[in-house]
Amino acid sequence: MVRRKPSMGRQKIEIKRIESEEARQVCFSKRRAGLFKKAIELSILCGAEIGVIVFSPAGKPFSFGHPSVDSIIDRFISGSPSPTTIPSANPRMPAAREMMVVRELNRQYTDLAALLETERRKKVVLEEAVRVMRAGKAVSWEANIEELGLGELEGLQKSFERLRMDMAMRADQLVIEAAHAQSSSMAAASSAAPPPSGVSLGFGRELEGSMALPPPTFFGHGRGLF
Amino acid sequence: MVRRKPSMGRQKIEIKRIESEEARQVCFSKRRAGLFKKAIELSILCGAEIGVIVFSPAGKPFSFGHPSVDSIIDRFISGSPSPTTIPSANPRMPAAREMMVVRELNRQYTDLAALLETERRKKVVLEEAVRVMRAGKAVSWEANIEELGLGELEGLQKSFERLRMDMAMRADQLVIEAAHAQSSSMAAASSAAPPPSGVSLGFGRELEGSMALPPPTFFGHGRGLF
DNA sequence: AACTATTTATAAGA
DNA sequence: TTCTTATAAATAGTT
Repeated sequence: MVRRKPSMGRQKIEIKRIESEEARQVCFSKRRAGLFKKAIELSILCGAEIGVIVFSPAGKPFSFGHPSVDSIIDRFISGSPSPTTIPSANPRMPAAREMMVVRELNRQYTDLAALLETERRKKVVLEEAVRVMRAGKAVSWEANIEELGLGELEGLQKSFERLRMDMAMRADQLVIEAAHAQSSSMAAASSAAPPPSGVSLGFGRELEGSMALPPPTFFGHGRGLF
Repeated sequence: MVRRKPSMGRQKIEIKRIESEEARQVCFSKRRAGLFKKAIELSILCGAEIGVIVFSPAGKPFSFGHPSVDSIIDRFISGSPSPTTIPSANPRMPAAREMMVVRELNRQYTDLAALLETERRKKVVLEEAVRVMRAGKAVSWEANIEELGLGELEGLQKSFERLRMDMAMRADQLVIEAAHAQSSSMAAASSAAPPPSGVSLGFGRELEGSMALPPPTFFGHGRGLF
């Protein structure tokens, strides 16, 4: 019985623009996640301050920052020689007050969205716990270990892992993309947390997609509000 | 000739601050290079605009940007100079746009808050279910899941890992295996010889030099907007 | 800085 | 988008 490879596995690729629009999008999602994860690990492992900003080919902004993107940008700008005043920036400057209001609202929104995501994750964990407990008709976990399916246990564990990552990420300013008109996706992440102490985290890959946020709308110049 | 392992190879590490100053520095250098490489690949493969700023634990700044860090920062903090404009708003009337943004944010905030409430309510039901099923109090479940702190969650997760291993070991009665089968089969001889003759693009360490910023100076003009 | 043994990240495919 | 699988890459611990 010749079991044929069910997959050709990862193939080597040349580092050049991916022509296929679809493939490019898929690759972008995966690598963006990978990049953020690496950034997070670096900041934790080495205590480095990092800021990463990515604009998808479609123009959606994604960012990650520890302690926060803003602080990183501030530090970078104030430390960089900038001969001319922001040249390519806005010719006009909207009332500072308005900007602050927008910013504040955006922050609240972001915090709420993050909270929601965490709550949802917790719910998933609870659901699985119920399922597992029923399966084992258990009263005591330890006494019924053998009756639990390996797969079930793993699933439960996986949920815990996600929850943990989620919580860990709240310690930073991880994050996401701004809203957009055509697509219905919008996501947000955490805001700075009181105890930015040593956290070990991974990366929540579905942070954005899994969030069936409120009705998609534009808030047009979504980017840059964080 | 039986070549004995000259190295224990890469070891798995926990993602937490590296205590050894030296090890931390080495790790920083390696991972910083890796992070920049990933960023470069992402920008090329997907045509994404990316900006990465890293401050070493010693405070030295490193950055990478495509097209440039400055342009990325600009784009990020100034909103969207992109073609995406609110169709229903007259771009010539900034004030109107700002107002719409505010209104939209308010609406989304409200929606989100409502959603959060709903989710919480559902969760409460699940919690109750768990509580009931747990008739004869089990291990650490008494703690309300949502009350768990990061540390506790981690401990819980470890328990699961141990639990899982126990199960795997007493496989006598259980049909195990499908779980993970990735660690054993990798003897596959590498196809031909992927000459380590360098990266396809040549992005590597040599970039390092150009990525490092010149000695920090300052100009504190903040970001002008916020 | 080099060198491996491993751990990770992913390209493909479903 | 998510999950799986096989393989390419990144990198921890050594020298």
